Amino acid sequence: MNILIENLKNNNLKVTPQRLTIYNYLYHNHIHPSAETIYNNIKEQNPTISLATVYKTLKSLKDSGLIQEINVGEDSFRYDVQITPHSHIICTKCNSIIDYFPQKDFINKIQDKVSKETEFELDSHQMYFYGTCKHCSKN
Amino acid sequence: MNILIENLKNNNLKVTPQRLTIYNYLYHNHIHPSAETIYNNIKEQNPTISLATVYKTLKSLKDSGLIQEINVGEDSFRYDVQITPHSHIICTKCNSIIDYFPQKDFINKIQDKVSKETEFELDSHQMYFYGTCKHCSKN
DNA sequence: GTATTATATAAGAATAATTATTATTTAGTA
DNA sequence: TACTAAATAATAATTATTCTTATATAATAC
Repeated sequence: MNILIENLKNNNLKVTPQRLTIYNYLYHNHIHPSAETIYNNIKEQNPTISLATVYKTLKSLKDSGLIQEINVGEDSFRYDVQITPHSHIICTKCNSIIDYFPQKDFINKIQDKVSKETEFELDSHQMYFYGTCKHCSKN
Repeated sequence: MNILIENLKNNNLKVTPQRLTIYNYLYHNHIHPSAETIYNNIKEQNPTISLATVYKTLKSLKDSGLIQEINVGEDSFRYDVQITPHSHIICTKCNSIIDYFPQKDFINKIQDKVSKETEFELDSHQMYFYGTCKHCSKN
């Protein structure tokens, strides 16, 4: 069975065309789109969809842990189908966002250290790096 | 001279009562408040101030580098008078945010590594850790 | 100390992102 | 195939933030 359908079912989410379209879009476009961007890109193939449905669907997917919401400092959220722990590198020129997967033990070491020093029970983190991507550096 | 006034003057910001009130509030309350929180806490001593002025003042202070805007994943920004590079630890129970200052060479090492592997010219980063604070763990 | 000028403020309107409401439709199950 | 709970569409409402404009004020020159 399609992995997307399987994931939805495993999380007790009904498999609707809208949901599948949005999830599928995220699955194949790792550009960390905003709700607006997703809406603009899927409405051609799904002309009756509303932006509210996009938001609602993203919330469902997020609550089930199938996607994550990230917040790089813009005025809107971005969405990422990638849910294994990783960092985001943001180009402040073209606003593109790429994934970066640090070594696991590297992250654990940091988290343990912070946890010990702050007496927090830590369970997740977000790491954002800001700069200029290779392409923008050239121009 | 008062360090706050000095800082404003050094950045060509006129020293107005409203500005001083907001900057002073941040200077003495390291709770990483939102614009709304700041507004609510200063309007007693400054009853004619408007929320728009708070936003505008925060923008001026931020643009001058006197404060930083942080983004922990909520729907609004938080503000921090602390401008030396540091991380934020967020309690997901009580939403409190504390500062954490990692060792400088530690951060540099990460940033260099990421920069090399992603071919980005990096110039800043934000690191957020999420978990439960000591106080909330007890309850 | 006072006038000048550029900048800041106050008030409220405007905008943009997101959420809520409600009637209708539909997916999953019996 | 019918039933039921959940999802969708349309739109209204809400919230965070920015814009507009008239007025007020801080910094500077006189």
